[in-house]
Amino acid sequence: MKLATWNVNSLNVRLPQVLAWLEAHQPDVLALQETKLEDHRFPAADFATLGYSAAFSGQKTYNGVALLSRTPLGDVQTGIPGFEDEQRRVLAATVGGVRVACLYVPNGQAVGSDKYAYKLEWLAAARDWLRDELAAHGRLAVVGDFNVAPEDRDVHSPKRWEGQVLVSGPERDAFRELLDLGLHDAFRLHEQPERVFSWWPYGRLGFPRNWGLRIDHVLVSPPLAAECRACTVDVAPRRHERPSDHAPVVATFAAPSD
DNA sequence: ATGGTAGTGTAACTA
Repeated sequence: MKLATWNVNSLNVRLPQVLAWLEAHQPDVLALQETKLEDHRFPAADFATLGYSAAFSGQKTYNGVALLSRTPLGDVQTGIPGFEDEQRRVLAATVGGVRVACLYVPNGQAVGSDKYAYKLEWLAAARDWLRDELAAHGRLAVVGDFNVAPEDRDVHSPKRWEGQVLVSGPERDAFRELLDLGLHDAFRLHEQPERVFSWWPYGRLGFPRNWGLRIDHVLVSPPLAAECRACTVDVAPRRHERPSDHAPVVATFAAPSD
């Protein structure tokens, strides 16, 4: 199984890139964030042409998540149960015996802001929900844009970023609490080069200098961790004209019998 | 030089 996640920062703009990437890489599942499309505008027919089914939960201008799959998506769920939120940030579905949760964690804007408080509340609610998901589904993958760089090695310049939103202590603690549920960061299951990131600011000071953060993640339950063979960031789409500011993260898993 | 770039949508917000 090949599972990927990509914050596309407007599916309307990025659709040709996403279609090309799907054709080239043929993942079993691709999770998208920041589609910024209302559901009636979701380009399901374009994905169907490539053999992908889609589930989606979107809104105008902001947020929006989707799951694309080569096999049917079952038990589709939107939002965190019991957590009232108008922002479309969560979508979960079952694919081939694997429960996949697609998250677009709030950015948080700035430490101490209202949006930062919302981010921490949101992460606490997600943690409580995912504890239940983990109990209900042995094979669980939680993927998406977490808007948290878990450790200093996930930050191009830890000193410059120290205490800032995306790397602050409380955000890292919240991310750690997800791992403490029994989830594994698929990227860290494997030996990795230094300075691998998944997001870079737009502009000359961003990608060209690799001034990035690793904030997009694939978290997996123990059975999937045992089957995980690789987890990489595909930086190629970040070089395109009109790129998303994020690159796809791709995890591959051996079949359970292998 | 005294701030940058992108998307939405056409002012101002979010990232």
